[in-house]
Amino acid sequence: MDYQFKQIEQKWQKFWAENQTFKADTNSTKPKYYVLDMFPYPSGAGLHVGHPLGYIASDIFSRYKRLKGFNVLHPMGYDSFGLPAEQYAIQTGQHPAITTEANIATYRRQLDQIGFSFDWSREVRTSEPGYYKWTQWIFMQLFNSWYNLETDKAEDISTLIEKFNAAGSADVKAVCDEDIKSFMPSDWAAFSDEEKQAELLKYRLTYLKESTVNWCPALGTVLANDEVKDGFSERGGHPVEQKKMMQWSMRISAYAERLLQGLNTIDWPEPVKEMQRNWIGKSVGASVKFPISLTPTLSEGEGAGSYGYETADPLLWEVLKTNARVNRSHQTEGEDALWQKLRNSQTGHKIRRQHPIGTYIADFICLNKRLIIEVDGGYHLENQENDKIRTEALNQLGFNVIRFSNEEVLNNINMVAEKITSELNNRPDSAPAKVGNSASLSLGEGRGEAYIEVFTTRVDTIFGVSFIVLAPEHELVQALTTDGQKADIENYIAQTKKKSELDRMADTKTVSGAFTGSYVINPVNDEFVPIWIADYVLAGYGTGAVMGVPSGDQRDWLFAKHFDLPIIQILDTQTDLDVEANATKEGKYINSDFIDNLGYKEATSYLNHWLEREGVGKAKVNYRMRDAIFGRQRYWGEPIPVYFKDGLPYLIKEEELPLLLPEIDKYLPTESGEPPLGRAADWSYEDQYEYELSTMPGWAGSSWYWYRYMDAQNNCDFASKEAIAYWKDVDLYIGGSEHATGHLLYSRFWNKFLKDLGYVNEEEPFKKLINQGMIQGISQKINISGSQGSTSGSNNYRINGLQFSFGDKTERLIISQDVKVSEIDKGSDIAKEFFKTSLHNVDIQYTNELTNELDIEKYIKWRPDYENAIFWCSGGCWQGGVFYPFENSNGEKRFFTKPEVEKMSKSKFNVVNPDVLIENYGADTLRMYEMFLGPLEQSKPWNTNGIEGVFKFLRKFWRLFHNEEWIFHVEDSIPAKAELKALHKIIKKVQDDVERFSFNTSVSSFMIAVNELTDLKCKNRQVLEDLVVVLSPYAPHICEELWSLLGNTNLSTTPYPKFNPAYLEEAEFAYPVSVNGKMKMNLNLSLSIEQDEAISTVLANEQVQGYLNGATPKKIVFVKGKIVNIVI
RNA sequence: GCUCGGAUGGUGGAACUGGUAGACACGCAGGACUUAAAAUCCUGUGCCCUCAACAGGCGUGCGGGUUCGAUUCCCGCUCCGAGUACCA
Repeated sequence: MDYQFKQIEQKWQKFWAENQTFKADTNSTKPKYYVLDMFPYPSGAGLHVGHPLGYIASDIFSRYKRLKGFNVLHPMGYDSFGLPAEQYAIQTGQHPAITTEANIATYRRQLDQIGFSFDWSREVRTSEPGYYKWTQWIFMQLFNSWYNLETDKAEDISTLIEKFNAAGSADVKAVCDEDIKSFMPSDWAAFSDEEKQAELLKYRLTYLKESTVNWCPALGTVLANDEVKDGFSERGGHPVEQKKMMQWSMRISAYAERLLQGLNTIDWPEPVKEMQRNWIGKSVGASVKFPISLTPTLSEGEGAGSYGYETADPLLWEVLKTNARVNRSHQTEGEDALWQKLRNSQTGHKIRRQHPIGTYIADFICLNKRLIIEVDGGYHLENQENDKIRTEALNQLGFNVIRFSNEEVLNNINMVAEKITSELNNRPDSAPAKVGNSASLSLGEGRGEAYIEVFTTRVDTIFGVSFIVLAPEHELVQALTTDGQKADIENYIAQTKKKSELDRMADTKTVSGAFTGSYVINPVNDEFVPIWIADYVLAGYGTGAVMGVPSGDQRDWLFAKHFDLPIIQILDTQTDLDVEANATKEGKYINSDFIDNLGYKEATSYLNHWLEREGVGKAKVNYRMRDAIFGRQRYWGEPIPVYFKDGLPYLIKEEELPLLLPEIDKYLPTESGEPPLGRAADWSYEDQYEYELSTMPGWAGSSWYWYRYMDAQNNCDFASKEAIAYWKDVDLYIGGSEHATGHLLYSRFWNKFLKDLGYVNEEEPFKKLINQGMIQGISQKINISGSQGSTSGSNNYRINGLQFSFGDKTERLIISQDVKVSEIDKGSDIAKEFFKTSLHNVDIQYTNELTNELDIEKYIKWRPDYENAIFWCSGGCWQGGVFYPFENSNGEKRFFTKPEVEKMSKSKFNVVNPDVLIENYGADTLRMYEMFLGPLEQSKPWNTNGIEGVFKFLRKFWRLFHNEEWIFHVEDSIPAKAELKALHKIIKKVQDDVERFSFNTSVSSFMIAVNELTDLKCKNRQVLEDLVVVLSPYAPHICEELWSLLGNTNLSTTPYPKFNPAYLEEAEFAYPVSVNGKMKMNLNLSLSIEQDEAISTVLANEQVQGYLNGATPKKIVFVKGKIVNIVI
């Protein structure tokens, strides 16, 4: 019989199902191997040819491993909670469970007909109560845990309570909220239960927090960062806005470092690891506190005539600052000498030098004591007069002035210092409490001063700071804004808000910002630094404030240039600072006071210590990764097992799990805007407490599912201890790279957490990961523009002399690719509008794959709303069945689309369904063809060009076992040497290829082997039997059939044939002989001969002599078994 | 901008640690079988020169380098794809 794939495939699929051939042993002495596919979301569209690519690869690998003697776990299931089913429910009223069930049936049918060796007894569905019971259970464990930084792992909340009981909050080192309370054990004991719960919530690994979220009004839900693309929802493309909401969050940030370090221990594709590293975003630097130096909110009255705390006149700031800088670098000898006595609080008081006060610059000042110390040159009478005026002015500002002459200082420095010290000691503290409305400012510990904390990775550049920038949303902005700057700031904030609403992608090059009117003091040199706001600083990262160092950072440089702020060179290697910033770490520091002449490393470490000693900063590691929001205002997800009592969340009891998803009448938010669960009737805990109304996000169920497969039917645990101990982790995980920062990161997080609590044993869940490439589709595109009814009145315009008139009836215009703007009458606004539009896809079923011609009549039948539309393509326009060719076209009256390769997706109307191919060629052909397309990891557009070749190969293979009349026929002869050689070549090739996941190359090799054996007219049973085993992972159905025709059983666990290198050994080798590296000829030589003999044989050869043409070779290279190269 | 991939015939791709570039397949051309077509089989097929053969020249995105020898290693660029985006 000819190769009857349909019968064969049905027969064996039925056999496998009935015999549970691929059920993994729970009790096995064999080594385990766990092969996992990323389980699919069962969408209504069913599988397309892209989906099975990874499944086929993993199936080949699983079948291969079984032949190699492993106990293989290869399961499949469904990530069956999700948005599409819910959207469908909203539209049709059909319960998502019903839709999901139907979709799963389709998936199962499609998966079955490809012949996968899944152990279906372990199937999981995340939307089944038996499964999500355990998702909820894990949530409860997270709620009941906190992250102890001392042990560097998650612990039960009870250990935290013990610490509170024993020593209060003092020696707790935890990952927690920022607003935790400081308390003594006695305080803790005195707390009410509510207070305790409220405090504990700040430590729990899953917690409630008011956070700014990506709110999508159209979907009525919150989206994770990775679900938002360019301000629109990834699914559906609806606008997304920022909104503050009370949300459940997961403290994944506690695991940032472990998630980062773990990447070094796993065999994953570098790009995925890199993406996770970027996502975690570790930066090592320092946090620095810049004390705030102004009382901006001081009212007229309070501040009249004096600067309540300390400041320069803002208007004169720039002048003063420049002067101060100049003065400092041109200090008189006396000033310099005195500074050496006063600096670093040697007097017991903090003294600043060259400090702007009002409209003056004081030589030295102690702000606390309101004392100014001046050193006079004293040689001119005019100067003395000026000094007098100056003193009076400073007195008016509330400062006292003592003066010393240059001589006094130089001749008797100690006496001067003593005088100053005693003067300071005798003066009362002028309390910094005068910091006006400082209630809204957060107060620095112990110093009584407000400060702005910044994070920097270049603390070494701190002497180059010439401004501080806050995010416009920074909590201190209001308080810091002076009356004079209020309009500017408010204006700017309004502008920023508008900008984020519009297009955040927009220009990153335009410099913008506004000055608050306030200053901070740079702690390393006591200089005044103006505080600005700008939207390039993000509220969510670090402290929402940065120090601007224009000489070292291009963004800061642009900002400084734009607003005319100083650019201070800080390294001697920095050049061209008037052209651009120079971020070098080379060279020695200059203009940097106590780190002058140091190099980068020493300076950084010195500064870190200095800052810490001074109490104004310290070395710090910062992570970009934020805690993950864990809640959706949606119906079709896991209910969160929490109820509220007096506004505080409490877990339901463990034995009450699962908390079932209640029935509701409509899948929409309630009238009052609450999530759909708010509609559920009588849904409350113990009939009195409100349940949490949001459900878990899509990634909840997929963050631990690989453990459920280990023991899918277990009712007492998410998986038994024994199963977890045996299967440990996933040895091979195959899936798309689109999950790099979502699923793969969250899964690692939950895995580490479960390990901390002792439920699982491995630190990392997926040892080896492979990303299959995307199979792309070929879309057919046209341009669509003008929305329904958007054109009004009568418009006339021409296209290459063709006159068109559109009245009110014109609803839509469709323009194909390739029409140039110049071909349209430019006067028309409509024309301009058309070309603004984006490409739209037409369903590929209406186009001809080869010619790209669109069957426009059929297309319009499918989209009747386009009935009155005008279609344009490169050759002309089409409307109402008439084609108007352009004047300069070749007059061909056909409508062409523009083909484009992109992601295969239902929304792009370019999907190719595998069912058709299986119908025509069978599953074995599909399996082999998908592998034959190219390397697994590579993305490639789908085409069926080569599928015939693969099908022909299988027929040829089938034929090896049959005679001319298609009757099964093999011979029990002794295999010929050539036959064994062909066989062992493929035995080796396939095991090498499979181990390195190079499936495409082994398909080619199978073809070569079958071609060789066909040429040899091989009918040998022994050879063909082995060949069947080797091919069976790739084409299991045909192999099972032949295996049984050969009289055998249990193909799937037959040992893989043993490779014998002896069969490949050759006595001779046709050495390629090249002259100067260019291959000229082949020469047969025995493989046993060595260099000398080989060279003389080669030189004796007539043909070689011909190439030499009488010349004497300079050198002859001989590599045994490889090559002969003659150098002339 | 940054990070990571990639670029080989008409097409998909092969060449694993530097050693015969283009395996295998598609497509195309010619032939056999057939009344004809499909299917099947055979032959050829990187480009250039040549009627053809022999022989030769050029060839792995571009320009250099290392080497007896480079698709492979190094330096510098171009283009394409993916991810990320003011991350301090």
